[in-house]
Amino acid sequence: MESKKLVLVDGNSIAFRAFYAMYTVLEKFKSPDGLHTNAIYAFNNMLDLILSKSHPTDMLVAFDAGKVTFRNQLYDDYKGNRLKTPDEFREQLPFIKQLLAARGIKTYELENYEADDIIGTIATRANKENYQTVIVTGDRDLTQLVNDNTTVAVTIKGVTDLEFYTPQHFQEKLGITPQQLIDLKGLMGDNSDNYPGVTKVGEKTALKLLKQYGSMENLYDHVEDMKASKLKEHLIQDREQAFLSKKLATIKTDAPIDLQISELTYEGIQTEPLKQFYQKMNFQSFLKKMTTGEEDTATTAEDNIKYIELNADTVNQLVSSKQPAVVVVEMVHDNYHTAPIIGLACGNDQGIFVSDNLDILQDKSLKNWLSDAQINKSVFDFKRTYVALNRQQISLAGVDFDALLASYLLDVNENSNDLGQLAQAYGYQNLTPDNQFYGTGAKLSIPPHSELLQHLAAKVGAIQFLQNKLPLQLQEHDQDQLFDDIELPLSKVLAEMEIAGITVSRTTLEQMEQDLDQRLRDLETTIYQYAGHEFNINSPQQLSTVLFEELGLKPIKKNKRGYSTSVDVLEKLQGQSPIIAEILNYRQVAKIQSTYVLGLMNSIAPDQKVHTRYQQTLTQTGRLSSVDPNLQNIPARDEGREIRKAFVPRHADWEIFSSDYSQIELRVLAHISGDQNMQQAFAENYDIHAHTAMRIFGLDNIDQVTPDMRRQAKATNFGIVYGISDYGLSQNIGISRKQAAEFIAAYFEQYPDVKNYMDQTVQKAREEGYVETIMHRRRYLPDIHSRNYHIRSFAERTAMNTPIQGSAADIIKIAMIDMQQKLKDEHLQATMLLQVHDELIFEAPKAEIPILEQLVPKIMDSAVKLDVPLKVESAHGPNWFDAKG
DNA sequence: ATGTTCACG
DNA sequence: ACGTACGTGAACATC
Repeated sequence: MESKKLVLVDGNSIAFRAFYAMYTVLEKFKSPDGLHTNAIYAFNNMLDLILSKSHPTDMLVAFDAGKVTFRNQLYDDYKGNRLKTPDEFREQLPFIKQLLAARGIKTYELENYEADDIIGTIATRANKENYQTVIVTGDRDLTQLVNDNTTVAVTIKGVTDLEFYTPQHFQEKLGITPQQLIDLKGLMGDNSDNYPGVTKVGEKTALKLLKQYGSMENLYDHVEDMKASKLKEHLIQDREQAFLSKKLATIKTDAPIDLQISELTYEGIQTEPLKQFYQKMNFQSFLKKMTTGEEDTATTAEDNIKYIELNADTVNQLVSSKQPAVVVVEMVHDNYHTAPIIGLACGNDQGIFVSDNLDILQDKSLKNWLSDAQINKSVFDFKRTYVALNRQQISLAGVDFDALLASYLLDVNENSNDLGQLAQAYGYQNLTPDNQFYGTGAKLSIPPHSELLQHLAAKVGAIQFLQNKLPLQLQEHDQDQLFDDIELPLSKVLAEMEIAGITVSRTTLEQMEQDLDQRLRDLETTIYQYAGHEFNINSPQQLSTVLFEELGLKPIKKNKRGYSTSVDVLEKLQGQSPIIAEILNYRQVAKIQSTYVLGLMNSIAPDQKVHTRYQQTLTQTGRLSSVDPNLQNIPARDEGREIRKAFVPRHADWEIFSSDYSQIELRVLAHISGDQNMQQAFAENYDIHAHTAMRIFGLDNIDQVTPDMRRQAKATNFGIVYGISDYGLSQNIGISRKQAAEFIAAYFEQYPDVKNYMDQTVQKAREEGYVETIMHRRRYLPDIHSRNYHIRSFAERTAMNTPIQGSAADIIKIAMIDMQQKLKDEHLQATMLLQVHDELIFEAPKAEIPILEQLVPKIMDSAVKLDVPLKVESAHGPNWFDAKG
C-alpha cells in the first residue's frame, strides 16, 4: 500500500513567527491598497518549503478560533500576560486564509479549542490509519505529539529554518521521551502561557526529577521519601498547581472535530485564483515563479533595459540636457582609492548612456556636466563615486540623492551595500546583484563587453526606481533632515578626509619593528624555558595545553574549543607561575607588532599617507567605522600608544591638532532622560564620576570620595550607558553581583529620571518596534519580542544604549560638517583628517594652531543645543602621540 | 569560513 | 532558570 503523508500546520503560531521574521521590512511589504503583507509573504515561503520537502498527500492548517478556550475555565490567567497582537498582524490573518484556499489547502478552527488541540486530534486519528505525519509549528509544546509516525518541525529562526523532532532527536535533546514533556511543563510551568508549575523549579531541576522518577505521578508517590530540602517543601506546597499545569500543557487528542481525514486531500494550487491573489498582494517574485515555473534562481532580466553606448558621438546628446540624472561609476573591488574603474553609466531624459572605455572621462563636456552643481544627480554610494571621479580630476557635484544612504537610514540592517539586492528587496527585478554578476573570491571576473554594459544600464534603472520610493519613506520616518542635512553632506566631508589621508612615517615604524622583534625573541626564549619546550604562543589551543595540562594551572573559563586563555583569565593566574607575566607581555608586544607596526606599514600609499575608508552605512547605531586600515583603534594607552608617534603632519612646521568631546554619552543621557540631578552636575561642571560616587555612597561632600569609590562610580556610569545588568557590572569592577545590584538601585534612586528613561525606551521599542536618536536615526529591534530570555535581554540593553550612542554620533557628524565649512570659509590650510567617535584630528601650520584652539571647540560645542552644556578638550603636538592632553 | 583575542570609543 | 555589559576591525589559528 502506498503510504499517505499528512502535513499539519499550526496556523496562528507560524503566521505570528512569519510576522516577526520579516518585521524589519514591515513597511516595505504593502499591497497596492495599503495592506501589510510581510506575514503573508513569509507564510507563503514556508508553504513552498514544506511542500517541496515533504510532498504531502494530505494537508491541514489549523487556527485558533478565539481568545477563550476550555483552558481558561481550568485556569483564569491562562495566557493572561499576552500582549495585544499588533493591528498590522491581525489584518493579515484573513488573507493568509485566502492564500491557503487559493493554494488548495484546507483550514479549520474550532470554538473553545486551540489549534494545538485540532492538530493533536487529527494527528492521533492519522496514526491509526498509518499516515506519516509532519506537524509544523513555532511552539515547542507540540513536540509531545512526536512518535514513530509523527515528526514535529519547530521553527528555529524565521519560518523556513526548521528543527525536525523525531523520537530519537527529542530524546537526545532533552533526555526524556516526548510523552514526558507534559510532566516537564507541569513541574516547570510556562512563562509565555502564564502558568506557574512548582516554585524554584526550572528546566534543569525538572529534567533531573523526571529522569529519576519518570513521571509526575510517580514523583508525588515518593515525595515523602525525599530527604528534607527546600525543593521537597516546594514540591509538596505546589502539588495542586503542578497537576493543573500538567493538564494545561496536555494537548487534546479527542477534540470534537467534524472533519474526516479523507477530506484533507491536498488538491494543489488553483492557478487562476492564486495568480489573482499574488497580483492583489503585489507578490512579483511568486508570480514570476508561477509563470516561468522556475525555482528561486534570481530571475532577473537585465535586457529589459535599453541603453545607448556612450562615446564621442553620443556624449553631446547626454550633456545637452540639464534634466536630473543618474550617475554610476563601476569598480569591482572594494577599495575605491585604488580600484580600477571599469565602466561608467549616466541616465537622464535623453536615455541611458553606458561605456566601458574610460577615455570618455577625459571628454571636456562630460566633465563639465558631471561637475555642474545645477544638474541634480542621483547615485548609489556617493562617497565611492566621488572619490573615484576625483582620481580622474573630476569634481562630482549636484548630487541630491544617494540610494545607499537612504536605504541605510530607513533600516540600518539593510547594509549589504549592494544595489541589486537593495532594488530586489523593493521589488525591482531587473538588476542582478554584483556578487552574482561578477562572482566572488577566486571566481571573480568581468563579463564580456555587452553584458557589462547591460548590467551598468540596469544599475541606472535600479537607482531611478529607488529614487521614486525611498524619499517618500524617509519623509514618513521624519528623516528628511537626517538625510539632507547630515548624512549626504557628511558623505562629501568624509570623502575629502579620506582623500587627504594622514601621513605616516615609515622610518619610525621600521625602527619600532626592529626593537619589537628583538623583544619578541627574548620573550619567546624565556617562555620556552618555563614551558620546557617550544610551541606556538599565538595558538590558544597549544597555550592552554602548556598552562593547564603541563604546568597544572587551574582553568577559569571555558570557550567553545577548550579553556580560555584571555587576558582576564591570565590576570587571575598571575603569581601562580612566572610564565604568565611573560605571556601577557608577549601578547601585548605581538599585537603591536603584527596589527599596528607591520599592518600599518602595508597600507602606506606611495604618497606616504594612509587613506582609510569610513563605512557610513554599516553600524547599527549610526557611528562610523574605519577599514583598510582601521584608524579608529590605534592604541591609546600603555606601550602601544607609541605607535601614534608615526602619525605626523604632511609638512614640516605643521602640527597635529586634536579635540574631543568630554563624556558626550553621559551628557546625551542627561539630556534625553531629563534627569535634573544629572543635568545639574553637568551644568555646574562637577567631576561627574566623583559626583556620582558621592551620591551613590551617600556622602555629604565630594572630598570624601576615595579614588576607589570614583573608579566604581565611573564603571557604573558606563554600565548605565550600556544598558546595565548587575552581573555585567559585577564582572567589570570585581564585586559581588549583590553589591552590584545595590549600586544600581542606589544609582536609580539618585537619578530617578534615568530609570524612567530606561523603562520608557524599552517600552517604546516593544510598542513601536524601534528606537530613535535625537536626529531620528532609527533602529528596529524585533528581538525585543523573543521568547528567549537571552536574546530578549540583549535587545532591551540595545534599546537603552542605541539612542545614547547614536545621538552622540549624530552630534559629531553635525560638528564635522560645520567644521569643514568653517575651514573653507576662513581659508585655513588646516585639514580635518580623522574622526574617532568623539574626537576630531587635524593637521595645520603651527601659525593656525591658536585659531583652531578657539574655533574647533566652538563649532563642536554648538553643533546641537542640548539641555546640558557640551565640553570639548583640545591638544596639539608634532605627532598624534604628543597631541594628547 | 569561523572563533578567539585584543585594539579603540 | 538563565547568562550578559554597548558599538566596531584585524590578525591569527583552526575548522
